[in-house]
Amino acid sequence: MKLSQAYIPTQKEIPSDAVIPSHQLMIRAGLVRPLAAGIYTYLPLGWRVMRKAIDIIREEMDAIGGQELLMPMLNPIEIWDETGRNRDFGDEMFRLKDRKNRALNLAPTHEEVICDLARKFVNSYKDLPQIWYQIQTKFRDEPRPRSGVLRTRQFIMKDSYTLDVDQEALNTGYDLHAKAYHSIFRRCGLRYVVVGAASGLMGGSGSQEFMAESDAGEDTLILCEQCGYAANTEVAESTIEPLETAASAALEKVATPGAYTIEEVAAFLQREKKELIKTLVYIRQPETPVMILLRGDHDLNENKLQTLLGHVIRPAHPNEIKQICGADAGSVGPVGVSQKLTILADNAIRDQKNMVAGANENDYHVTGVDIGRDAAVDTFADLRNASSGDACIQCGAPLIMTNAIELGHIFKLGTKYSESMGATYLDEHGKDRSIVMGSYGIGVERIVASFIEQNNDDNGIIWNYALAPYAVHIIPVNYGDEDIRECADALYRGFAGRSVAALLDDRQVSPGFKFKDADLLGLPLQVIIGKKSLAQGKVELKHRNTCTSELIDAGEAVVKITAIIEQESTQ
RNA sequence: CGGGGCGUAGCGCAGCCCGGUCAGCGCGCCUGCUUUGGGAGCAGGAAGUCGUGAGUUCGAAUCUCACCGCCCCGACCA
Repeated sequence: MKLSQAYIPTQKEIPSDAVIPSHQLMIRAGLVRPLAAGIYTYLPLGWRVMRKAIDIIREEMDAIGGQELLMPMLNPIEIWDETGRNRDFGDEMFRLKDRKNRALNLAPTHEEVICDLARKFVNSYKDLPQIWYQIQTKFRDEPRPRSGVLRTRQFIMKDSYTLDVDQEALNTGYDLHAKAYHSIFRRCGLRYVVVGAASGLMGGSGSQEFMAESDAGEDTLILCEQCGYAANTEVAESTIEPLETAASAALEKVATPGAYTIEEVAAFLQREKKELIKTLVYIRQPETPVMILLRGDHDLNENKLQTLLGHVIRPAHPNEIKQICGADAGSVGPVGVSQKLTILADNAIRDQKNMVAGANENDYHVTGVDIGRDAAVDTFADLRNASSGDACIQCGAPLIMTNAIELGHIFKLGTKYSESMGATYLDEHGKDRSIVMGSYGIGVERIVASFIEQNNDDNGIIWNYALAPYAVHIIPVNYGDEDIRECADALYRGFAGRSVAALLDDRQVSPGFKFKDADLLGLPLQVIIGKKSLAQGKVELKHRNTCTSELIDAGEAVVKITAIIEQESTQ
C-alpha cells in the first residue's frame, strides 16, 4: 500500500478522552475511530490487524476439529425466554420490535441459538461430539463502555460450543479448547495467565479465564509465583495468619460518637483495623436478611457469598438495616442482635477474642467481643477477598495481585441450556439424555488492545509479525529525488512479488514526519532510503522493537528482508 | 444507577467567574515559492447554528432551567 493513497489517519496529538495507552495509540495510529460510546469503526489498518488475529483463531479452532458456522445476531426473544436469560440479562441486552411488533433481540452470546440448532439436528449419540464456532459481532448494552475497545457495546467474538454425550466427553472438548487457546495467545505474542474464574450468568460447573496481564485490565488476579496458583479475585482463596490470640475480655459498651467507618472507629478507640469486626447486612432474595462478619481490614467477596447462599443477593437498604438491627450501618454488630437473623462469618475471625463491634445502637460499639462466646455465628466460611500478602492455599507463599484483561473464557456448561430447551439425544440404550455443553469465548478486539498495551513505547506501537498490519515500512527520505524514488519503487515491487505486505511512504513530507509516523504505526521493519547511503548502494534496515539498524545492499534488500520476515515469523 | 468533569473550526484548546469588536490560538487543511535524516520555512487563504431547546436581558459562547452527548471514578460486567 502506498501511504499517499491510503486511509491511515495518524495524529500527533493524544485524543483528550483516551486514557489508556492502547486506546490512545489505536486512535493516533489510525486503527479505529469512535462512532458513539462503546461503538467503533475499524479503519483499514485496524481491520487488517483484526483479520490477522481472526486468521490465527480460525486456524487453531479448525485444528481441534471446530466447524465454523455463522449464526444470526438478530434473534427471536422466545428462545431467550426458554432459558430464562431474557430476564437474567436485564438491561444488558439490546431489544427491539419488528414491524409486526414481534419481540427480537441482538444476541449478546449464542448458547440459545446453538441449543436450538442442536435440538433440531442432533438425534443420536452417533451425532456427537460436535465443536461449532463462529467469529461474529456481539451486542451488549454495557452499563459503562470504557477503555477504548476493551469494553464496548458492539464487539467481535469468537464463540464456540461443544456438544457431548457426557461430562467426560465434555472434559475432552474443554481441554481441546484450552489447548487451542494457549496456541492462539502464544502465537499472538501475548503475555497471559490462565486462572480459575466465576461462571456468572453463564452457569455451569467450572470455568477458566485467559488473562493478559495489563494495568489497563478491569479484572484483578491473585497469583502465587512459587507454585503457580492463579485465580480471579472473584473466586481466589487464601489463608490468613490468625491474630495472636488476645486474652478474653469482658464485654463493654463504649460511646463512639461520630465514628462509623472502620477507619473512624479504629482511630477513635486506638485499635487496629484488624481488631474490629466489619458487619454487613445483605438480603437473600426475596427478603431474608443475613448478617456477614468480616475482619475490619478485609473486604466481602459478594461472589463467594452468593455461591454460599445459592441465591441472588443484594446489600440491605439503609432503612432495612435500621429495622433489622435497630441502628444505622456503621453501628451494627452481632452482639445482642435478633436471634432470627442468620449470621455468617469469615473464617479469618473464627475464635478471635477481644474484638470491637457495633452495639446496634447509634454511636456505640462494644469491646471485648469474643466471637465464640458473644456472636451467634451460624456458619463460618471463606467470604473475603484474597489480597496481596495473604498466604497461598496451596504452598503458603505470599500471594501477589495484578490487573489483567480477560482475553478468553472457557466454560463447562453441562446441561443448563440443553435441559431448559429440550436438546436431547438417544444413547446406546435408546434412552433420552440431555446434551452436555461447553461454551468458549475470545474477544478479538481484546487481543489487539492487549497486545498494544503490552508492546508500545513513547513513539508508538511495536508490532510483532503475527499481528502487524504490514511487515515492512519503506521510507524514502525524499520521494522527490529520482534515485531514491526508483529504489523505493523497486523495493515495493519486489515485496509485492514475494507477497510481503509492505507500506510505502511516497508522500511529499519531511523526513521527520515520515519517521514519526513509521514509529507510531510500529511495523516490525523499516527500510530507510536516504541519499548518502544510497550513493554507496546501501539502504538502512531498522528493527522497530530493538531500535537497532544496519546498512544492507539495496540490490539484496528484498531477498534479505523477506528471509528475515520468514525466519522471525515462525519463531 | 450514584459521584466528578467536559461539549467553542477536522484535532487539541483559550475565552465563561465579571454579559457588550471574543469568534480566538496551536496543529491540520487549501494555494504559491523554498526545503528534504526525526512531526520544515515564508506568504496568502478556506473553515465554527459556540451540543440542543427554552428562559433572563436592550444585548448571551458567557447567567438560569431542562434535555442530549462524551469521558473518568464507583456500582455493574459472559
